[in-house]
Amino acid sequence: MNLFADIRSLVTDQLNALSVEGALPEGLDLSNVAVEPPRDASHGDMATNAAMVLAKHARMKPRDIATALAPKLEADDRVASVEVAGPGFINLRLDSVVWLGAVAEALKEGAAFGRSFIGGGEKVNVEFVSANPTGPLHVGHTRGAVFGDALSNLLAFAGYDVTREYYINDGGAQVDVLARSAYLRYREARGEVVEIPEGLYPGGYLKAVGEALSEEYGDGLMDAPESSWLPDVREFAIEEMMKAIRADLDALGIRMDHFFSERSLTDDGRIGEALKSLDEKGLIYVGVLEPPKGKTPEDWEPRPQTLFKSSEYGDDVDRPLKKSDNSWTYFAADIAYHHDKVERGYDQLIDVFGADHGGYVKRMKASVAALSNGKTPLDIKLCQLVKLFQGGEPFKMSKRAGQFVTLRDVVDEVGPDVTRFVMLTRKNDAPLDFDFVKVKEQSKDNPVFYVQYAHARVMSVLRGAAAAGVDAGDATLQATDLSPLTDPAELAVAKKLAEWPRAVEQAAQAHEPHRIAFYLYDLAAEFHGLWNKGKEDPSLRFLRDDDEALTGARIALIRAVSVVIAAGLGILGVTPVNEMR
RNA sequence: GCACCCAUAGCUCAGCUGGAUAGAGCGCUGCCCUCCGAAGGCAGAGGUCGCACGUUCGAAUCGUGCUGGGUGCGCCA
Repeated sequence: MNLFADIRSLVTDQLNALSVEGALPEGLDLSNVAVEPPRDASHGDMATNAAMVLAKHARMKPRDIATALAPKLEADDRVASVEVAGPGFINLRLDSVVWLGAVAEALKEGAAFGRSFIGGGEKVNVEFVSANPTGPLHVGHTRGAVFGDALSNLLAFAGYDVTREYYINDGGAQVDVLARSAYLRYREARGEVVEIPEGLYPGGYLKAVGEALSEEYGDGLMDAPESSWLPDVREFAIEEMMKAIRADLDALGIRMDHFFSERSLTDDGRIGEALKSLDEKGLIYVGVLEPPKGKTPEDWEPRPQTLFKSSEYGDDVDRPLKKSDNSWTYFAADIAYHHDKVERGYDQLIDVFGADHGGYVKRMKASVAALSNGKTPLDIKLCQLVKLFQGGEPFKMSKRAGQFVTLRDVVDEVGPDVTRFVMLTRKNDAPLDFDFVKVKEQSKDNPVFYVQYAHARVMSVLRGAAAAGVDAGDATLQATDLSPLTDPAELAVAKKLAEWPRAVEQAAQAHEPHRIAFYLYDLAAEFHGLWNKGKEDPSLRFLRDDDEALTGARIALIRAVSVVIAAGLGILGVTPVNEMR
């Protein structure tokens, strides 16, 4: 249960009661009424803006509304005190029993604490990674992969029915290039000395494909003309690449629910189907596009093309669906793909793109709006670049030589947990610096370490309790009387724990998993603060041989901290550690 | 030329969809600790939220126009 939502219900109920009594007009719009933790803790535990939001429509002064509402809120058991402040804020202080209730709930529900039903079982499709099957995943893909997976976890935790999907770009010229490159490696594997010409993929990862082809076909392809081997080699190479990509994702703990093949669209004529539905809406025509201003391609010539009227749905210009050779553009296939997603009955679509696809957002949204008659919302999350550093120095890589830092390089170097956490410590639309040295540092300025350390410390205390003969089993902790927890630092931790369900809901609604990482950092900070107090003042230590009741309550509190950290890390896809090494 | 993203402390970044005196870490200054409850603690200084108008009870947050940086701009995917 989200405590903030509960108190908001209290506020809106009492506002309605005031309407019934005639103290407020009827039919007020309460949708903007918010209950939030105030920025300044001296303003209390929660604050509501109700009086100010309603003042205009009610034709009353904010402070008058606030003064009328305050006593009604104060009458509630959960509310310890109420004050009207500033322009009309109502500041609430809650009884500590309420906060300790959150601790008890966390202990009782364990990993399920904070689970929400705001998703209402809505079907959401999250498409991410979708890298071309022409090579292994590199760093750039890693961020999108981690982001998409964490977002999926988050939405699932918030009550959505999530499908993780990967769109395989196995159509178009690039996969022919892949096939030719693999074929050369095949010849190499048969003993020929080959040189990879310009325009083909030079990457050494194709050697394994060449060898596999050699094993599969023997000499069988050596004298065959390209037209006869190309389809088979293409198929073979794509399959090998996808195996490698799946393994890369697996190294990060990512499992897709569905891989969707672009080629399945062309093969089944489904592009035509999708475009037909747009044509029926009068959104397809043949026309001539203006050349792009400023940077006109040298070989530009005006040409009539089949176009989609994306400008009717907010795009800047209409977009071509067919190339000059009359084959479909990538965009046409992408329309068909999104048509398919809409037809599959999702309530909501999310695409995770790299920043270099920013120019694609408007036309994609336009096409989904047109295909679904505006019924299926599409959110596109752009992940900005990852800049690599090594101890503060930019990490250079040579693209010409076909060498780039792969996802696997990163995971092998720092491990999947660190990779995932660090990638999520920045919001998706901000660039991210990733320093191979700093992310492994065991110090306070490394958030990965800081959060993990909090979890490990709790576990260490639990081990210490067990060694001292104190029963710290979950069943015991659930039954523990928490009322001995009275120190402000302890209550601060309890309040932070009570914010968890709200943090989940807000992060889910905003599609921003990084908020979970920042929440965990804050929670860890509260916990470390409490720990440090025990260092200076031994009476605040968790384990007290002179006070069994207090010890039990404190163990319960910090156990709840570890429960929430583990749950939060679970959303981020990071394994909580029990001890630091 | 146009579109999208970004701009917050010296540095790296949060800022909860419009709330109160804008926060954290690093760095800096000053104390304390160096006891494995180790991989530090407490306090302090530090801000024209890029600039200018506008919207309203109220703007870092919304709108418009600039400035500066990134990305992209038919027949690549």
